[in-house]
Amino acid sequence: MSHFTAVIADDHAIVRSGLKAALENETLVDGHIIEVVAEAGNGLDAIGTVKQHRPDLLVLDVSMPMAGGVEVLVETRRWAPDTRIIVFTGISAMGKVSELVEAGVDGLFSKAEDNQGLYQHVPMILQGGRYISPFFTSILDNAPQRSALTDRERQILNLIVAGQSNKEISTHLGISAKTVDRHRTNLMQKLDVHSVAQLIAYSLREGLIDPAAEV
Amino acid sequence: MSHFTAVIADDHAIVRSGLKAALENETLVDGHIIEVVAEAGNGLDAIGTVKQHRPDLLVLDVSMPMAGGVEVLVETRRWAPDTRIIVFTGISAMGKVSELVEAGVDGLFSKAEDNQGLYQHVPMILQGGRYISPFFTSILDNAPQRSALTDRERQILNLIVAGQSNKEISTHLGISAKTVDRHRTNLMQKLDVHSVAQLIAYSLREGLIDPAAEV
DNA sequence: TTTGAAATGGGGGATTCACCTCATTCAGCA
DNA sequence: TGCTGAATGAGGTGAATCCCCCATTTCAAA
Repeated sequence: MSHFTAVIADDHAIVRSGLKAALENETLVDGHIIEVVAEAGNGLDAIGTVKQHRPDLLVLDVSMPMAGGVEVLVETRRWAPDTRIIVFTGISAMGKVSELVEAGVDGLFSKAEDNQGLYQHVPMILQGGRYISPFFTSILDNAPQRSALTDRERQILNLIVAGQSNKEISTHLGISAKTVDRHRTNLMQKLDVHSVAQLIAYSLREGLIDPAAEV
Repeated sequence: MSHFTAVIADDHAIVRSGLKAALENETLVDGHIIEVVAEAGNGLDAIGTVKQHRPDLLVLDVSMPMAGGVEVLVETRRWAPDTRIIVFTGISAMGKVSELVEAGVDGLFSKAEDNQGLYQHVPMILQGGRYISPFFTSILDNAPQRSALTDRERQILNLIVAGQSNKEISTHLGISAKTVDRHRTNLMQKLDVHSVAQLIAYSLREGLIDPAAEV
């Protein structure tokens, strides 16, 4: 029987309280005790809180104000390499799944899933294991090529979603409008869409781009 | 001291458990007791569950699969007129706020808010009161004209976001492509955007349209 | 009854998009 | 050392957008 500390980061207070209750529930197998020592409502707070508390466990949401889940994950790995990191996300960030796995997330759960998953797998994760919910494994298998966007393509996708025309993007990046056009064509081929509308809708729905990104 | 029944509808299990815990917490003022008799993970389930249980209180999320919060609200009003309805929503559905108020929601809370609001205002709502979080009142005051879209405009906005061209929309609705073009122009004027990209991004971000709507 | 908003549709024109082909540069890699 | 992928950019074409102009009909509110 051991005692673990945890930090929860989510921009919704009601989700934080739900996660806290689920984690601190005494019915965890093996008699583990988890204490939530701090909560954070945005990405920057989350990073600061992790640096301060260096918890055993960090529970993260992907989409948060100020800094996204991936950034918090990377920063946490730098400042608290022993902290186990699990991510809780909704369908709004499917495009981030492969990114999270590559960044070395220790656990990946869906918000739609039953809390049962937490009770079963968190102790194993705390002991060094890694768990990806079946909810996401199909995404990792089925669509590896879709998220294979280059940095430049992702950057231009952000500007397209921001509502900028090819000409505006070209002056913004200091390249020819024809090049932007080429990137746009490549993007639509890669993502298998046939109009700006579908491109934008798909990007926002799948969480492929960061709505608050600095471009 | 009275005993109330409640139904919770949200597509995220972790949110449901958080709400359930908050509602059933015994620290409610006036010694009220609330019992959560059922939960629903999508809009259709929510409607069925309400018809079956006719609870005193219905806690709703705006964005759910199968049927949105507004539809559930209207259906509930029809089948269980005495049920008090409170809506819990994130920033993703700001455009629905005025719609919810017009539909006669009894309580409106933000998911980002502290649970304190629940404890303070739910008993009052159960006794016939109505409460809109300050979080949303500014939206109602500042942007009344933006959401003043007509039914036809909203319908066409849905099809635009779905990626259909003017010609596709025209054949779909059995009207001229020129008329669709006119509606599109009106939409962009009303929403103060200058491209499809901005139109779509704005609509999705503000929750102005229903991503799962039947068109 | 008149006024106005909403929906319908046509003509026209400037601009932009979407998608071809073709070509160059440059970095990483077997 | 050649090869591949990424980024760059030109020329051209047909389609679609965006925004003016104009009009009619319907329907509800003043």
